[in-house]
Amino acid sequence: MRLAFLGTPDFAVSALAAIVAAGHEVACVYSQPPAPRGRGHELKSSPVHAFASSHGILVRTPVSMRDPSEIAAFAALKLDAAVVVAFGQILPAAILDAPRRGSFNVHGSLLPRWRGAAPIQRAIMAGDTVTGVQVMRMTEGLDEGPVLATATLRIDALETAGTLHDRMAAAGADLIVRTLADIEAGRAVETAQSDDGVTYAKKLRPQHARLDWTKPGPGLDAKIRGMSPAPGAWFELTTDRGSVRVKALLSAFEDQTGTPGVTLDDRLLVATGEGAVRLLKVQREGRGPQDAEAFLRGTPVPAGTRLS
RNA sequence: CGCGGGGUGGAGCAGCCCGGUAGCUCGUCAGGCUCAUAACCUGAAGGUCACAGGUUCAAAUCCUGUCCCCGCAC
Repeated sequence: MRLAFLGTPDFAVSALAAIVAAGHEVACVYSQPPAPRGRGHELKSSPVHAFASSHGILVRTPVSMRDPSEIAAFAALKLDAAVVVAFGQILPAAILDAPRRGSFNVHGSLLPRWRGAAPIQRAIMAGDTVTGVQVMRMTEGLDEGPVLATATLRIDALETAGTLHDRMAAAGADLIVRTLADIEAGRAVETAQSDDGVTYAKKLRPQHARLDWTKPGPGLDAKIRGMSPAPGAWFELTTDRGSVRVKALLSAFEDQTGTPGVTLDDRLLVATGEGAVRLLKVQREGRGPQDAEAFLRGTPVPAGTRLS
């Protein structure tokens, strides 16, 4: 089919790559415009932009898809369908309905649970044990369209947003290719979303990433894993050499009690408001991520240390 | 030119301010001890201290430039 692909981050690259590999004609890729980002404020193209460029695909980066001239240009592409994966802009009906067969989205949850921006992280943070990736037809509402295909994924006890993201990107890429084939063959079935069980996955705010050890352990464990590797739930550790900010990247709940925020052994078992959390992977500011074992070798944290 | 931290044997760190002997916790190898152990003891190998210049009798340490990694902010 003749397609347009709209996407921005890493997550979307897998889907684009799979679509290209499946032999579809990608007439144009849309992505968020390069902006001064990150350290040093260097101008960086989005991952999707970079991938498309390196594969010789036309890339457009309009500031707004609502611009009448963009809508006209989009319509002029004479598309069979559009695929949207984590694009980062709300699309008007004039865009969604322009392709002959409509526009389709790859979403990282079992809808209608976790509609919105951060479904992968929110599912883990909420302690969900099952999630999935779905392809839906896009409508004007936020992730409200009928679902065409589903792949379910288990969330295990040591899952992080990072590992789930990767598994989901792979599953989503596979799913969109199969669904496009179904659409092309006219055998795709659309099922309306349920009105029950609607939740919204609000974007993560870095200012909420600090750990509060007085909260219950299971929730802290889920928060640590749901925010790993980014933005990274963190706490402060005071050592002989001063105070450092430390991100917790992987953890496990343990049924032990003590004063919240105080370590129960010398291997980063931290007491919480309810139970305890063992930190398994950690990242000190200025350094890379490391296993607790490696971290402790250079920065010993004896039992009884108070974390904040 | 947004702010800041870091690059030291295989891993993780200290030493740098106040130049002059390569340190610590592990790992590896060899040997010992033990019924036994992520136990303990002894010994060994392994380093152009990111790179390039400069200052100096002498630079991991001071000065200048370059590359790479990371935290914050965005």
